[in-house]
Amino acid sequence: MKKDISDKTIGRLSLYRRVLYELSQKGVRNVFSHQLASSAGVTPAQLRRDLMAVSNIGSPQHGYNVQGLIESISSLLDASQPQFVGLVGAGNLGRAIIAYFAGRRPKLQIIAAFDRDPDKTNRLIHGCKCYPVEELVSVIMEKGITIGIITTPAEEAQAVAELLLRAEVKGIMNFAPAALHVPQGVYVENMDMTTSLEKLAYFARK
Amino acid sequence: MKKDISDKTIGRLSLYRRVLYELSQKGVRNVFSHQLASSAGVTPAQLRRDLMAVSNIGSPQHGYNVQGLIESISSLLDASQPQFVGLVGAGNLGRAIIAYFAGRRPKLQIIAAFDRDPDKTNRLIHGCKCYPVEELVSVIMEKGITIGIITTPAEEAQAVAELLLRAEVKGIMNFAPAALHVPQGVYVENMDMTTSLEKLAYFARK
DNA sequence: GCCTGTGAAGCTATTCACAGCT
DNA sequence: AGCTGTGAATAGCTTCACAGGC
Repeated sequence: MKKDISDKTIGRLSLYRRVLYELSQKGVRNVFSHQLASSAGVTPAQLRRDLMAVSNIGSPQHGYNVQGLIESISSLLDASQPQFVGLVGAGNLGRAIIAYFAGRRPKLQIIAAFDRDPDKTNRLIHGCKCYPVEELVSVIMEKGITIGIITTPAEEAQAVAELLLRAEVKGIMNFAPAALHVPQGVYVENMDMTTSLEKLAYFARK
Repeated sequence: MKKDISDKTIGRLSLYRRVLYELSQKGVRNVFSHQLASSAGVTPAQLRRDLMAVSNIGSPQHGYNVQGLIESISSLLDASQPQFVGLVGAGNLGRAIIAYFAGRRPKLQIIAAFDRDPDKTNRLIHGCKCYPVEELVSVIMEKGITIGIITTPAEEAQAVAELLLRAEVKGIMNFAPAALHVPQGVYVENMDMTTSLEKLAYFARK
């Protein structure tokens, strides 16, 4: 694609877009970098730097056009084809995440869940079918799923990741408190609540 | 306390400790930096650099003593007194998080939940009492809670954060897709699943 | 020989500061 | 005057590479 945009910049662009949606719904048509930056919790310089990645043109008089900027960011962030997501581990957390994303973005949907426990499989979870984990590779490949979410206990995370890799998943969101070993080219986003809470505890008393 | 340790280092120390616990349970007594680093998914140089913060002494022949290192990291990360956590927003995600942390660390427990919905309040959620949000400030102050977790919808997140600040909470883990505005000295850890998933989608097709 | 601890180098990310535009 | 876009400066983080120890 374009000239490499950093991880962090992509994350913030997603954030800016969300703020822009809110502004747009309030009827705001134009916004200055300092306003948008403050809503997003970043510095104006950071915002302008990030926007260089989407090279939308702001004007010194009116700032940025809200709708135009949403479209520019979207054309970078959104795929032309929908991207499908599979979730492994339909425990409390897994089910909550399915519910969280259910019916949000049509371009980015969790369309299959997997679990080892036969009590959980072959049922619908917030509209999403849960398959036995033995069918993981075949279901993921058939449905064209490219993103996996792991919400299993830590002990199983690496084994599940390997199944996902065998099914040629390209990105993994990992909620298990375990470091995943994956080959280059597969992107892993760790959502480690245990570590985050410990960090928080440390800085909260600092 | 000591001479400032960075955010990222603290997070990795928590990770190393977890890996060390596993090694310890397998009966491993000593470990070299390259082994521990590989289990944690970092480079050996990074690991050694991070360990400078706890200034434990490794020996060239035996590497690090597993138990000793766990203790050194713990004396940095753990408070002498238990630290209590309150969670606001007892929906699917909130309840899953309560379950996730239930009965893990005695020093770091979620001891109160809050919700606006009277159907959810005054009940136990995985052993944790749920109070009406009107009682938030008083309950948090009485119980000495210093860390808040926000699992409300985005629209309510800032208002909830302000209640938590009024109750003198020092750290907030924010699951709501909204940028929180807090005064200096309060530490916020954003766990923004929407942004993370969009990042993942971007890099998965890169 | 092979490890640790660490100064120094290299790299990435953020912020500054200002030219250019209206 | 006040904004954007961006080169240059700064700060922060990671990796290199090697001295020192057994």
